[in-house]
Amino acid sequence: MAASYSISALAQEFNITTRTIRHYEDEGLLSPAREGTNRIFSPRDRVRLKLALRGKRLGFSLNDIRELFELYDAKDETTQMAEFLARLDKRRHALEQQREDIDIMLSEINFFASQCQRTNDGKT
Amino acid sequence: MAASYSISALAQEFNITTRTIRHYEDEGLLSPAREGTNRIFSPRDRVRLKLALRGKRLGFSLNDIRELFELYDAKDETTQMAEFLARLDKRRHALEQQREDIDIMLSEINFFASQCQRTNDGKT
DNA sequence: TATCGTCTTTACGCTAACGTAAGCGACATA
DNA sequence: TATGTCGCTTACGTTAGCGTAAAGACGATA
Repeated sequence: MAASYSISALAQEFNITTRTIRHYEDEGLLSPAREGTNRIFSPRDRVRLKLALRGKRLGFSLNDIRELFELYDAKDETTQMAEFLARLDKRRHALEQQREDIDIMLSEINFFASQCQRTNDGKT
Repeated sequence: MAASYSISALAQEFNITTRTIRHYEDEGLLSPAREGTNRIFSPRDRVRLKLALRGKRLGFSLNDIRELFELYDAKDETTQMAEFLARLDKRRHALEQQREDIDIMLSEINFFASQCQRTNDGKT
């Protein structure tokens, strides 16, 4: 049978609080099964959480993330698919812009760092 | 003589509101000159704004950005320099993590997109 | 039986990053 | 002189993303 996870197990694994996980459920990002009142997370829930956290690191709002999940779930219905693809394309553009930003910042950082090192060497 | 910019000129150029620019001044990211009560922005201010917006796109807080500006301004004082370099290194790590996230998401997007295209082709 | 430890819900609190009036000054144009 | 455009300040409002009690249920252990 498939693995399952408690709320605290996931919290620990991803280094977040249980509050965060419950909040994500409230926002419709997760919908764990229940055993009585207790939440039981499936591997699928785990993947969703992972994706959500990745999205968050990239600056997406919980709303954005939820919408993408919903579209992905409904992507079989042809009507939705066009929109899904359009959204993906928007995301792609945003991500590529972000890559550019990162590359610029990284090269600036490297430039500053080497500049500082030199100054430092001069003084030692 | 060097160029100067009005608040609305910068707002228009970067597609933000004047409110945002004033807010950034309140937060210590910008310190434009004044002509009477009116703000006069120098090329240096413009660069700072650009950097700030880039930082924001990457998910840095205005506070983070201000601190980096301050450290950079004071980077000659040797004491500060070590800290500046340490911060740069932190940023670098964060940015590299972000790059990884982006690459993963981009490849996932590409996978989904091609998958959808195929399904779509099948139906047409 | 008392006390942990882990889970639950409800609900108010808080910060960041602006939005959005409200009310006023300065200047140009009709 | 009125109307419009651009700028200013002060200040309350708003949203997102949780933090943080508070109070209780349940199983395990001493």
